[in-house]
Amino acid sequence: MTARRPTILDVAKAAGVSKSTVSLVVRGSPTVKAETAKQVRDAMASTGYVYNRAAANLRKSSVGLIGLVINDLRTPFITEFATSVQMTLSAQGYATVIANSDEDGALQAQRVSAMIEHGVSALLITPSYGQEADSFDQIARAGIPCLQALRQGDPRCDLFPFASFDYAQGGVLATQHLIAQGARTIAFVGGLSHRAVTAERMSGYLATLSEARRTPVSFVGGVTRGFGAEIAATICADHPEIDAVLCFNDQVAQGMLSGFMRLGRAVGTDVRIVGFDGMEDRDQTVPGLSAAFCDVARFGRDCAAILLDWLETGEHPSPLRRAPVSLLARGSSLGPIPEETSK
Amino acid sequence: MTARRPTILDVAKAAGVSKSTVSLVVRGSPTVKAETAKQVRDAMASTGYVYNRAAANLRKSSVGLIGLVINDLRTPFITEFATSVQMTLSAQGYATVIANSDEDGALQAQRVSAMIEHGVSALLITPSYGQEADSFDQIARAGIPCLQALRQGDPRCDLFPFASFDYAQGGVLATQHLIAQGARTIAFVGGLSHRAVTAERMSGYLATLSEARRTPVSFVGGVTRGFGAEIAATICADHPEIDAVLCFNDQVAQGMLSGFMRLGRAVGTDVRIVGFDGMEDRDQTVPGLSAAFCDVARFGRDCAAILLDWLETGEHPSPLRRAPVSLLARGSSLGPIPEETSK
DNA sequence: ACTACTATTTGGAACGTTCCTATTGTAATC
DNA sequence: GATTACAATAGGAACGTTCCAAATAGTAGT
Repeated sequence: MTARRPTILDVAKAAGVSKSTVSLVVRGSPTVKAETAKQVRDAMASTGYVYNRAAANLRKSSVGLIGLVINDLRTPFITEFATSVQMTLSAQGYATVIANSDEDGALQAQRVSAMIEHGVSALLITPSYGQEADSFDQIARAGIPCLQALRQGDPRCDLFPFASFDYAQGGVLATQHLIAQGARTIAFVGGLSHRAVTAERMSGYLATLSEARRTPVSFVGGVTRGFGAEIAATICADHPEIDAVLCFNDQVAQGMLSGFMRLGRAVGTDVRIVGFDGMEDRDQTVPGLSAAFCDVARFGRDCAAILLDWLETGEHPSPLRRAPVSLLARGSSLGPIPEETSK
Repeated sequence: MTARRPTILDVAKAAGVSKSTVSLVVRGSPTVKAETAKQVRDAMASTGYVYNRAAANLRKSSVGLIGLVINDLRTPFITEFATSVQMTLSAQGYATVIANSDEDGALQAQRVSAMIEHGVSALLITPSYGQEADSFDQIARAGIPCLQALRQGDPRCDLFPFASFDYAQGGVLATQHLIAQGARTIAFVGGLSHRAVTAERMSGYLATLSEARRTPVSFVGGVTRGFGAEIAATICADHPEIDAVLCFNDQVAQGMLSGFMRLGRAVGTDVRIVGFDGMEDRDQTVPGLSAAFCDVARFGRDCAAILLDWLETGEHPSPLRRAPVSLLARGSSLGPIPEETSK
């Protein structure tokens, strides 16, 4: 327990070579003779040697470690993104270290510090809301590449480029779709009023309605299934004229779907619903949930690629990137509930 | 870009003090005079100093860093667990670093290596299936505390204690509940046959049925909503006698709920469903989903506490811990569908 | 046998901290 | 005014690696 961990020197002594040779073996250098390498490896095994990366990092400049700081570990959208990023980086030989800021600006700053101090080569961050300036100042000071994804915590795009989805376009597509399906009064439900994501998703909706000379109705204030169910009840009670809803996300949409069904309104015929994100198992609700689809797995790969390119070429990427959003039309917005037997 | 990062020596020179003093300031020592400390801090700011933890770790033994290696970042159950662990550790002043093995034994070994080499003080791991022996040998070699959670990858409980839920008890509770609700033929649906978790969850079901002299029926082979929906169809077509199902997890249960509804069987009356985990928004399906409830947030806190205790006292924790599973009864298993006017 | 290579191995000198043991400055005590 | 005690600061030696220049061993050509 208290016994000092063996070092490269102990291994060298056991193998009867110099520390330099052991170091070369550790790093898999081709210059060391196969026979010698084997002896060294045996000595490592018998001494119980553990590589000390801290010591190595003291000399080496780069570590091949990339930090991923996410705002919430419980949102499927975010974890799907994180998984995609991590797997892409892993495939390119970079290790990913993930930290969760849990929507807390102070915690985020702390985790960013820790990562920088541990010597990450680059950062990918989905900023939390709050006093996140600290985090970015720190990153700027450290001078490492950092890409903001999905949310923009710091507007200095010359330092921290921003990648997200083209949510406004998604809003347009979804609203156009609902209009094409014959909807007359279309509401926007969900989101939090002070957040950029909400504004973006809603803007496409507003623009499209305005163009079609329709009056918008919105119910903002929540992002959960519960909120969706609640607003479904409100709509049934007070706004019977609403015959279509574009939801802020899939959760709200599913809540509305359940809520409408509970209250006896037929989703797909009486009222049409389109969600946002397209993360949920769409086919497993009755009816299937339509959505403005954000291909987050692909987005994750793209973000990882942008960061790696930046890291390897040293060239600053373009300050803004918007991934396209497409429309997935399912039963919840397509006339009568389709019989699933057709496919 | 190429400019060398400033070190404490640069700061010391700028502040007109010695490196030792700067080091003390960095670590917040109370022995240094307030005035001096301020000068040093100013110097740090003006030089753009970044603390080099790798260098510090070379001297210090402990780092206050705890590694969390999880098998899947996309399972809500796991991410909820990770969040809980992380927040508990954070509250105790430990930083958590998370890595995703994505159910890949080799990747897990790699991430475990990386964490050990980075000097984590302890590890908490939800092992992936596959050749995970490497990982544990490595941990044993490093001689750091390691707790296995939710899954047991290595049976050496004298080295790696194991904490999980009492799934068998959950199976018993759920099955007893279904019997008490008047179910006659109860099926078990979901899970993968070669996994311990499936066996455990099913064992409580089997034992209870055996005691009640009923014949078990099980449909194993999947853990998703899709699988649940599929089996719901199978049951409607070929096993009309089945009037209750205990599902491997909530996803399967929700799939079955949708599936049964789609096929016109009234969930809660014609057929009763109980899920497992209790993670989903239970009240937001119609009807609400009953479940054998695993309080994963609490479990995460407990795991973190076990690990911290081990770390701080040096005393090996008990090799096995099973957290209790309780029953949450909702509409899906409770007679007529509540909140719905019987028509 | 000697030279000119090449392949392999080697011993210091970093790297940026922390720890330990001085050293200095200041105030209190004799 | 000298001594003591204490607070504050300073300087050198680690820590375990990598990097570099240099040494050695081995091989082929003359």
